[in-house]
Amino acid sequence: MSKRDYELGEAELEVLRILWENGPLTVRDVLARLHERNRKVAYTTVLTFLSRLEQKGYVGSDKDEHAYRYKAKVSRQSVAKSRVRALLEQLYDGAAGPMVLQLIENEKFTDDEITRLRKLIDGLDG
Amino acid sequence: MSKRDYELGEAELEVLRILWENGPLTVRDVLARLHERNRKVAYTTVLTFLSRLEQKGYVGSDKDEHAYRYKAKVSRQSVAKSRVRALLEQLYDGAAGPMVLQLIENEKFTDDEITRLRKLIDGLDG
DNA sequence: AGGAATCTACTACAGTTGTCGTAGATAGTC
DNA sequence: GACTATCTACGACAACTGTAGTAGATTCCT
Repeated sequence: MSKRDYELGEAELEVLRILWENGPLTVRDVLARLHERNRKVAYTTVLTFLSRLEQKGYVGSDKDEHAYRYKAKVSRQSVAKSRVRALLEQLYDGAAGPMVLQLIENEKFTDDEITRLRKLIDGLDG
Repeated sequence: MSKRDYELGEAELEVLRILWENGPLTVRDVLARLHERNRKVAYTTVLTFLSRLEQKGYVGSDKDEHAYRYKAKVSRQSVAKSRVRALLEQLYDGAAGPMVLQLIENEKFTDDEITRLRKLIDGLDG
């Protein structure tokens, strides 16, 4: 188990997402955003999430006026990338091809995305 | 929280993968496969994993000769699909486009896969 | 039959995560 | 300055997960 690198729980990730979408926020701000999304949790619960995220290095905080203001220290992209990588290993034996194929078959895309996809693919070594 | 549907832990998923790759197996068989992969766990640990997977409905078992033989009851595809879906929601706001784009930019593909991708994309509504 | 090996059923325990409550420190109000 | 609203720090607790030991049942070997 040698420090199975601290993962992000679902609730923690949700909080992190809120920080990505809205700049640095206080505990109360995050609480408000969560309530908007019908996530009814207590103030101290949010505090716990933010504290743990900070301990894990995902967010940082600065004392601003009276309350601490938290902001993400890792980008959405980097988290997304490592998550996708893990999923790739766990369910596709690391082969990206099948995963993309599956995505294209099962999900919807806008015309715009399709155009960009085409361009990207035409740029590949194939 | 009304049964936050039981997820699969990493270790459990690894066992499930072994069942997907090799047919129905006994506890001892699974243990052997795990050891081959340098996953040193005890016999009873594997038993626990299989029992929990069964409780969660992911595998089924039949008494074969002396020992139970376990086999997956859900396909790799279905698990993969729901996992991808979750990831999509959690990190890409449900937008498959960006996720595919990211995959194409960061991962490697074989020529074959690229050809198939092109075909698939040309078949899209774009 | 008697002992050894194997299997399954239970129980246990620590670490992570989701959720809070309480209490002490701060700040704002009248 | 006293009262009230906020904040943060700690501690707690249950569920889930990874990991394993023990005990009782079953099977096998000689």
